[in-house]
Amino acid sequence: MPELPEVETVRRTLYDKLVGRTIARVEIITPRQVYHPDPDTFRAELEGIAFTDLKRRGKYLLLELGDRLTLVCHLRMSGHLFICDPGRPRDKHTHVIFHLNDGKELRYEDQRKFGGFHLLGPTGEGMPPGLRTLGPEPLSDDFTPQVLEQALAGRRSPVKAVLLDQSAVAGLGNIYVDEALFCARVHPERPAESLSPDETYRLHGCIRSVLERAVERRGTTFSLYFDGEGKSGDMYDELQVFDRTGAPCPRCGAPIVKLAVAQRGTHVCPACQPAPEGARLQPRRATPGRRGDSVAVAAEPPKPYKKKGD
DNA sequence: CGTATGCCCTGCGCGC
DNA sequence: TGCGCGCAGGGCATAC
Repeated sequence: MPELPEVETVRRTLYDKLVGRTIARVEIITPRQVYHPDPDTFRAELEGIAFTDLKRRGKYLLLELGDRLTLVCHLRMSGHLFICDPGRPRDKHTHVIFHLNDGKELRYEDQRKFGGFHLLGPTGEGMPPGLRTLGPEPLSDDFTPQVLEQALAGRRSPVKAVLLDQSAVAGLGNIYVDEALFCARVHPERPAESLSPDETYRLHGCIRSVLERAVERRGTTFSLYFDGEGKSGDMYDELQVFDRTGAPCPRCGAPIVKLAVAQRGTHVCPACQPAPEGARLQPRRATPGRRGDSVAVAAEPPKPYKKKGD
């Protein structure tokens, strides 16, 4: 599940391989992964245009072309955008192929077909609504403790739900929200507005440090993620709570517990992150089937599941 | 406006 | 061994 650090890693690994290259031909295998405009216009606009820059906002990858086009790509749960040779066998989930003038291909694969493309002109028409309402970049100078305080103010929802809201803060997903809240010693079910100034300050610093470290480690390969060169990220083995149900808390040794908060699997240290008054304290019913949810033996650290064959 | 719910889609672990 | 069920999740539309 690509969040900010993974999308940033994809951006960095694609940059040198894309900027300056021209799209010779666009092959749309699954039309529904092109959300805007219609496939024929999409192809016609892009063919013959060169990549000029690669940017990122939150979890959106912004591929700039010529001097007036922006190709917006969102990977959602299982999207992959990567460079490869034309000879590479096509995966059954290959949906769009951009044939480049240097002989390489930029491919979009997506098992769950949740992600895809929006092509924007100078007016920004067709922009995904979430990009329009996106909150501050957590790693930018604009993101101050005051900005976080404002985002949490007046919101009675669990703080985890607010942090997952991309209009509050851009780029956080399930993994790094759990990690940031653990780092700040704040329970995810705490009403967002109930955080003290000190807790808000801590949470702000933790959001930044967790994301910075994850970018340094080139993201987390938990299930399906790999970067623009097909490589896995290294952050998994530094995760403190996410996917560590039953394993000892790195800070106090208490077993990590899995709960459901805002309909999301949520990992907490019950000792380090005190539950709010009146919170449902019983652990989330262990859902069968999710890889990694099995209670880990303390002596044995969880093993990352890495996609094979890249 | 803030909050809650269901949908999209598919691979996978589990129960039988 | 094989089959079917139901869960997982980010963003968005829709409803309150």
